Amino acid sequence: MEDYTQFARIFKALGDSTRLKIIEMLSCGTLCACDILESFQITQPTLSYHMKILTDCGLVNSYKDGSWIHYSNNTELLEKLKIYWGTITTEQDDCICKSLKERENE
Amino acid sequence: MEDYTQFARIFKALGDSTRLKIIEMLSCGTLCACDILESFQITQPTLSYHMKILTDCGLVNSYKDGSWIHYSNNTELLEKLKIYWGTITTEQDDCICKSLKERENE
DNA sequence: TTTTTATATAGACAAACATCTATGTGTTTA
DNA sequence: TAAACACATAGATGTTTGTCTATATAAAAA
Repeated sequence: MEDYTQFARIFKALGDSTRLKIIEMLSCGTLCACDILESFQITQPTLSYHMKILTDCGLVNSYKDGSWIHYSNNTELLEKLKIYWGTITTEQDDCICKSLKERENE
Repeated sequence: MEDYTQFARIFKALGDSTRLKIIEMLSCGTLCACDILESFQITQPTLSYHMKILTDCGLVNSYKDGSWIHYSNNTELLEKLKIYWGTITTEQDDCICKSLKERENE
């Protein structure tokens, strides 16, 4: 499973307090960029930059409605991430470092 | 709840494929730095740098045993993160953007 | 005690990041 | 059609990041 890069990219996207707050806000439902912008002390291009990062990694979906863009969390990916998180936070039998452990017993 | 910064810091720590892989490896149990190092194509100081980031944000615990340092995941924090993840991936009644939604209905 | 082993720290450096201002694009409203 | 609005893009800039080499520290082994 070579998903390191993909998941690392997602975590990196979440590793900025502005973007994390946006994900929290979107957990309540769809919002347009202008609504999100009001909650922050950043300029419109900066928000645009953050939204691009969030949509590019798949965390956030968007659809255009006239000149508005509506953003919402990609619940499917969030669920996938929850499952992944479960696998890396629980001891696994077929874990990556099994070989290391076996070597210890030699 | 002003945990944005703390959680963002944790996600940032996970937002690097090397560190994410380390967390995966540690999900199998305790490992020392030298064992971890063997799985990567990085130098020892670079690993030391990554381990510092992981321990500083609380994701990883360490204890010294002679000249070895043993690392393990901080399961308590991982669990806390799982709970936090649940709250931001589920629609909440008392969510941050409630005021925004109310304004929509005016 | 000298050498080796395990890890940390300092300093350098290129690449990536977060932010801004200025401007472009497309849509809606007057 | 002209003006206003919503958002994106370009370019600049200071900061942070991930990596390295060289060196320090501290413990273990010879």
